[in-house]
Amino acid sequence: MITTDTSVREQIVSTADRLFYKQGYNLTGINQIIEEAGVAKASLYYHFHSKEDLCVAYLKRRGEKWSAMLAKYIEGVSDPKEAIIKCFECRSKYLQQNGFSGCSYIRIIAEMPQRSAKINKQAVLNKEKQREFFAEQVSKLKKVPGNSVKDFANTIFLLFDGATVQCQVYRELSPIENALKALKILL
Amino acid sequence: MITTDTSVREQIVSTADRLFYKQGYNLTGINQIIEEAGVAKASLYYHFHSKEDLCVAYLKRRGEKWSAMLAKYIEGVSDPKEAIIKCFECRSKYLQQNGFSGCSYIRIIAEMPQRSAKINKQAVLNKEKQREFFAEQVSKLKKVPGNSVKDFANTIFLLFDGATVQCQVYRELSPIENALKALKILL
DNA sequence: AAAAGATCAGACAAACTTGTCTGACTATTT
DNA sequence: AAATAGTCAGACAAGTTTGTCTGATCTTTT
Repeated sequence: MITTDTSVREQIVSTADRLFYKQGYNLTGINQIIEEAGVAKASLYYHFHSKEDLCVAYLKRRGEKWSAMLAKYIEGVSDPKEAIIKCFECRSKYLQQNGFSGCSYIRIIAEMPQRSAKINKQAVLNKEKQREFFAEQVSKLKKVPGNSVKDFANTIFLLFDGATVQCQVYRELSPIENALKALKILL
Repeated sequence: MITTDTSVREQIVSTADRLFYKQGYNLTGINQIIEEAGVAKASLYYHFHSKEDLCVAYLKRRGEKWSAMLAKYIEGVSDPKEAIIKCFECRSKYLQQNGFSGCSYIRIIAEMPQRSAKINKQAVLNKEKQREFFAEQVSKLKKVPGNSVKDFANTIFLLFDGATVQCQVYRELSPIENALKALKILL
């Protein structure tokens, strides 16, 4: 049995997630969220103290969505080289499915230069998780190009973010293809 | 003799440039711009039909600023390898001087998912100019790593954008350092 | 049955948004 | 001297924003 709490809260977060990501944080009003979520304004402010808090929940949700998608995509893959490539391919699918809206953490920071501590923390946390994924895979490689594991993981991370934002700007997947080409030469 | 036209218009654009880049486009109101520029509202709308048009002028201005800074930075450098590295070093300086506000073109696109044609055009134009810079330098290299000139220029471009957005997110210059490390291995 | 928790619709406040318009004034050009 | 172009301060319109509050209603727990 689903308690009403979870259902209403969930409805709010999933609607905010969709709208913030599609329209941007600043261009999405509370009123639109409650309308499309089909909940009362008082309910939203019962669950979230402010729009800012809802934003943190949104970022968390985005991180979980991406992690789940990636985990499923590399399920059973033991070769680190393949896992890294698959991660980029997964990103390609993700961007395509989400209308080339880029990285939600980067975007929220681009939208709010006067970053609130809460939002900044969540965004950086999510980004670090991705860096750690690459570091873990690179540490499993037999031969690491260049100097160190850390450096090579950072290089991949740069290609990953570069490709993500360029896909957003150009609204096409070619930057991911470019990153894959670079990766295949490096690996 | 400076005509009043240039002076007022210039005052508007330079103030908009400063505020849009620092605070973000959506969080900067017309009223703040005219107040800080010291001009009347009617003057702003005399020179620019809308905030959107002012935004295009802002992007143009940003592009010119960056180009001028880069040109000065690589003045007299004939070695393409050195020019590429210097471009990244210049970016480091640029970000430091501008409070780690990232790339204005990427940011404006992050802020306005419903991209107006005018703004999108200017942003992509500016981005393409940067890609061409790398392509030109790479074409001058004696030995190009990987397959083609175009591919290698794109790889550098990915590292460049990746480093720029990561510097913005983390508010530090280490991503540029990481990109330089990667470059020195690749070149 | 009573208390506590969750939800509803919507009014309201106070502030802000872009853009228009008025009417006067100054500077430049013809 | 007359016409044109540029600038001024500020009121105004019509709409938006986040967040609060009211008061009723429903659900769950004690």
